[in-house]
Amino acid sequence: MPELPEVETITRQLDNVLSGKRIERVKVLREKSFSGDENELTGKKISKVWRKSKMIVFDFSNWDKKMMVHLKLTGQLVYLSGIHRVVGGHPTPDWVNDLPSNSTRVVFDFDDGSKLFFNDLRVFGWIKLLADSEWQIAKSKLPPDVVDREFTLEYFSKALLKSGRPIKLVLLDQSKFGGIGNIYANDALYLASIDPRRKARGLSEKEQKSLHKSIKQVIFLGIKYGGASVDKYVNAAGLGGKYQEHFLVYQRAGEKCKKGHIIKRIKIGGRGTFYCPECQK
DNA sequence: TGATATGTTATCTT
DNA sequence: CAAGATAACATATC
Repeated sequence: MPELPEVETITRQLDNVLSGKRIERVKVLREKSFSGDENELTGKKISKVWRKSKMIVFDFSNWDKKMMVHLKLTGQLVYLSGIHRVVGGHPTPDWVNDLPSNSTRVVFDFDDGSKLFFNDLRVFGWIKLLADSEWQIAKSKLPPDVVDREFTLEYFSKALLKSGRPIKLVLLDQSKFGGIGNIYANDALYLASIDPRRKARGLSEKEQKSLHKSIKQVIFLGIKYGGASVDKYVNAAGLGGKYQEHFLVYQRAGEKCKKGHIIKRIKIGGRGTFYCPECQK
């Protein structure tokens, strides 16, 4: 379940290996995973790979379109050049197995023989081609990411005041600010000692400040940590190991929190939510 | 077999 | 119109 830190990490790695590379051809194995005409990409040279929210954006030399990738729940990107691999996104055995696999949806061939695989087990993710003008319009409507400079405490507080929904749902609302997924929403609330069911509007100024800081903290830690799982020669033993090591509460129901209390699992808005009833009030 | 899980958005309700 | 609630997508796993 790639979130902003994983997307940021794979984006950096891909920018390193793909910038300047020319696409020889694109094979779409699953119609739903690609919108636009993939043949337009033939011969185009990638100039930059970057991230906005949880989207990965590809810029090209002398071409006004952008290619956008969203990994959603189970998307992953695997770049293969000989035995060298750059992997990112949802961790599955495809990180180390031969490709294409049966979850491979799109394959990019580059002129130097290297390849990029877009795998996506559940097909929620997508790749699309957008004209630069369309992208500019779409981008102007997007809220700031939680790692952007515009995501200030003032901006955050204002957004919270508008909603009477549980704070956790507001954190996950991508139309308010981009980039917080379930893992980091749960962990940020734990760090800030706030019960996920609290009404967003009901947080004190002190709590708003603490939560704002906690969000940045967990995302930053995630980015730092996500860097460890890619761009190296991977083997089966290395797969998945570090992915869950430092979750504070996420997916740890029944286990002890940092202070020794039992972490509980509940549902908020139909989604799994983890918190410590002792530490979070 | 059927419930569950999952991020995001489209689409209803209120 | 806005905020909130809910369905929808696909599929593996329990």
